Amino acid sequence: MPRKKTEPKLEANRRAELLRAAARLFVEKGFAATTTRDIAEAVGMRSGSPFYHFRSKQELLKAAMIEGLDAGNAQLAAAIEGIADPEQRLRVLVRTHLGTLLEGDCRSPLLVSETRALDDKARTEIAAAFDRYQVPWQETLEALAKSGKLASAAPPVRLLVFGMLNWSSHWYRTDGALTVDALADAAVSMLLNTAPRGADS
Amino acid sequence: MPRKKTEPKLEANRRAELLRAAARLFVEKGFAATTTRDIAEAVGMRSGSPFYHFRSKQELLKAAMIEGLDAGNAQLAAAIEGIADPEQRLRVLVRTHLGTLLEGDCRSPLLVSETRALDDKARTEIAAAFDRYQVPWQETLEALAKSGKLASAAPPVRLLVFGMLNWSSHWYRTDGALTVDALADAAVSMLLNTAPRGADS
DNA sequence: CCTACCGATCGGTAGG
DNA sequence: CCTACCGATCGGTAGG
Repeated sequence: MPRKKTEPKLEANRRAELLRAAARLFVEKGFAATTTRDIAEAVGMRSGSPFYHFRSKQELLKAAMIEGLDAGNAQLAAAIEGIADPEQRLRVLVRTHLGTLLEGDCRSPLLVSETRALDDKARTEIAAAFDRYQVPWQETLEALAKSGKLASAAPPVRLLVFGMLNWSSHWYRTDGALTVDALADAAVSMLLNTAPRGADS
Repeated sequence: MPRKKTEPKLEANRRAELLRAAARLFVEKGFAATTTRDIAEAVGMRSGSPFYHFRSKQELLKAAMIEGLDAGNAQLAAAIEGIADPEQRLRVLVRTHLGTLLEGDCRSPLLVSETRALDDKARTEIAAAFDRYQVPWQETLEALAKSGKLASAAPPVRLLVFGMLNWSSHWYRTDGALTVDALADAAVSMLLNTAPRGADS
């Protein structure tokens, strides 16, 4: 019995390829400046073909964001698994998050600003994915506040922390002198207001 | 002697109006998603008329960014004039900057991400305007580090601070419970790792 | 600064 | 998933 012409597994792969290409291009050029033709070309398709997998360009953004955030969330969970000390947990969260932002190829958390192109329903679903992503952060910040290493873990603190980290995508250069490790260290030091680790070696 | 039909002063006003409208729309909808027709309509012009004042849409973004940043810079200078204590200076810088971002109608610092639509020459000029804007910040951070209130004033610290503040434009709601004053306070407290001011009243 | 317009591009679709 | 295509929109310009 010969193989069927279209294997279901391949179709799922094509979908995932489209999502990765879309996420990367949306981050690089922005949602509005990225054409569906750009995305098609990035995965070797013709201009109309992405619409076989996704109903619209918006749908592509929505799926890229939600699936990217949940994947990042799984990475966070795996990274802090078994780490009890809150300061160490924070270090790992920060380093993992910066890795996703600066070294990954999906970088979904950076697409928040592009959700303005979506309707309310999509934005609500994306907000829920963001909420899930923030859970381990809030827990860690509260533990640090309880142990006195952080002055406050009130709601704006978490958001300020994300800002501090996410904004680095606007200025960080992979080819510069500052490594991602050193940046993670600088961020944690700023938060806890302690000397950066490199300072005493 | 009757008035001339076109007064030179009015023409400069129209240019300024276009810049303000462009900056606001670019922040709200993004550069690519904002049409020159949107901008024209916002100031009561017809679709082709903005091109009487600016050569291209890119030119409009460039001018909005540079003039906006320099105006913001002048505001910062005026606000910290005569304040000697570095902690107080930081408080004023943060509050003034957040005012520009969240309460102003130009909000130019938020347009960094849109400069990807410009050519290298324009980006270089905008980078210079950003450098000017950052001078008072770096001086203040260094003074704080010298007095021991801040663990480090190394270059990434300033950038992390800007990230912390600028990112708030993605989540801050003018109609929420958190005032800009309280947000400024939370940010300064996080930086110095001291209890927020509201905590002891 | 307006009128009238152009060429190019874009998201999306029909039909296979 | 491709071919062929459409309607709409957009940045920009000529001429006044």
